[in-house]
Amino acid sequence: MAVARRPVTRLPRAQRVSDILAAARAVFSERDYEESSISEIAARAGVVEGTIYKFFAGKRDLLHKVIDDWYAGMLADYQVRLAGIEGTRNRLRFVIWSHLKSIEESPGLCRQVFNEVRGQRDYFTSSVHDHHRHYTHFALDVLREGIVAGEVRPDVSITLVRDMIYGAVEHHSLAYICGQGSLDVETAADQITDVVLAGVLVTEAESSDQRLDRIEAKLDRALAAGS
Amino acid sequence: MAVARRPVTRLPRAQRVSDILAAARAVFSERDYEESSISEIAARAGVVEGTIYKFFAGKRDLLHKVIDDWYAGMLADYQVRLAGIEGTRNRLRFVIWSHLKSIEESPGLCRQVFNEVRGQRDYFTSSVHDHHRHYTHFALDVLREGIVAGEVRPDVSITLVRDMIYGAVEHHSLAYICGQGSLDVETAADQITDVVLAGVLVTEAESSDQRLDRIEAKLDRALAAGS
DNA sequence: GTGATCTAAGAAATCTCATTCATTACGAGT
DNA sequence: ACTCGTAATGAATGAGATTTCTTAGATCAC
Repeated sequence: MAVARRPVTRLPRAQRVSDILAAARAVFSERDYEESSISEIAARAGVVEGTIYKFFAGKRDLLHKVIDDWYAGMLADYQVRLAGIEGTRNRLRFVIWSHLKSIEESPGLCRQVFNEVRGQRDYFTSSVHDHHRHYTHFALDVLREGIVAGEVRPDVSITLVRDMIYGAVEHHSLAYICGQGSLDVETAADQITDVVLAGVLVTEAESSDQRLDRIEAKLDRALAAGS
Repeated sequence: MAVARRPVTRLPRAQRVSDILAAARAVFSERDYEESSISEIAARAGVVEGTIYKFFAGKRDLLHKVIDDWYAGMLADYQVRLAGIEGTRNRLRFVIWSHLKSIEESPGLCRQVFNEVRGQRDYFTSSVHDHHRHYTHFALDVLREGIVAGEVRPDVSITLVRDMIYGAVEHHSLAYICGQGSLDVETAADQITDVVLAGVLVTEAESSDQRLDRIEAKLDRALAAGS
C-alpha cells in the first residue's frame, strides 16, 4: 500500500540552506538549546529532519552557522558607522552602545552565544570566535587611538579594558536576556562610558596642581610685596 | 533463574546524598553538561541510575545542588576574611582577587555556572541566584563604604560598577575556563582594581575647587589691599 | 527474636530526541 | 524521452534521561 508522501519540491541549495537557517534562527531565538528540537526547525523550514543533515553536520553546527550568519550581518555596517564618529569618548560610547543595542534586538541569540557557544571547549578554534575577535577589535582600536592622542593612559592593559567593557555590558544585560526586566540602552551606555573613560583617561591632576602651585606662589609673593 | 544482583548496602540518607553530590561535582567539573551522564555519576557514586532520582529531581536539579553546595562553602569564610581588610582599595582588590581565585581553583564548575545555570530562564528564581546575590553583595558594600568615606564618587551606579567588576573578571578568565591558556590571578587583580578604582574615585576636582576658592579669596584680599 | 512495615536500591522498561540510512523521485543535461 | 546525480523523504537506530516495578535491608512494636 503506497503511503501518502508529501509532494517533493526541489529548491536551489542556497535557498534551502537559507530557509533552514531562518527557521533555526527563529527556534534558537525563542527556546533554550536543549529545548530546541531539530524536528521543530525542520517543520518550520518545510522540510523533514533528515534534510537538515544534508546541509549541516548536526544541531550544534547548525547553531554555529546561525550565529555566524548573525555576526556577519552585524559586522557589515559596524565598521562603516564607527568611521563616521570622532573623538575618543564618542567612539568608545558607540562601541558600548552598539553591543547593548544588539543585545536589545536579539536577546535570544545572545543567550545562545553566552550559554552554548562561548565557554565550550572548542570555542577558541571556532568561526564564531573569529567573528567575535573582529567585533571586539574595534574597541581595541579606539583605545589605541586614544593612547596615541595622549588622552588614554598608556600603562593600562587595553585587552583588560576591552574585557571590562564587554563584561560590564553583558552582566548588566543578564536579566533582560533571561526575559526578566527591561534594558535602558542609552542610560547604560552613558554610565558604562563614564566609568570606563574615567578609569583610563590621563589624569589632569599633575598639570593642574603645578599650575595652581605656580599661581599660589605668585600670589604669596604679591601679598608679601603688598604688605 | 535468579540474576546475580549486586549486594545492597543501605546508607543513611545524608551519606548517600553527599556521595552522589561528590560524584556529580567531579563529573560536572571535568565534562560539559551535555556530556556528563547520569550513568557515569551513578557509577562513580557506587549506585545505580534510578537511585539518583530518589534524591534529585533530575540532571539539572543535581547540577543546581552541586553549585549550591559549592557556593555555600565559598561564602562561609569570605565574609570573615573581608572583615579583616581595611581601606577601599584593599577591600575592593580582595573582592576581585577572591573571584579570580575561585575561578582558578574550580574552572570546571565556573564553566557550568556560566554556561548552564546563569542565562537559563529560571535563573532569577533559583537558589543559585540567591547565593550569587550574597556573593556579590560584598562588592556593593565595599563601594557604599567608599562613598560614605568620601573616596568614591556618589554619582556612579554601584550596581553597574559591580557588573563591571564581575564582567571584567569573567571575560578575562574565559580562555582559562575553556582550558586554553593560563590565569595570572595577582596581575589581573591589580590591573582590574587599578582601572575600576580610577574610574570611581573622587577626582581631585573638588579639592582644586577648594584651592581655587582659597586663592580667589587671597586675590580679593590682594586687590582690596592694593586699591 | 519475630513479623510488619517502610523505603533504599536495583533493574529494566519507556520515552524523547539526535543522527543515520536506504529509498524515492525531481529536474537538468543529453 | 531517457539517464543520472542528488535533494528529499521517512523510518530505523541508538544514546541517554526518566519512570516504574520489584526486591530486600533496616527499624520498630511486641
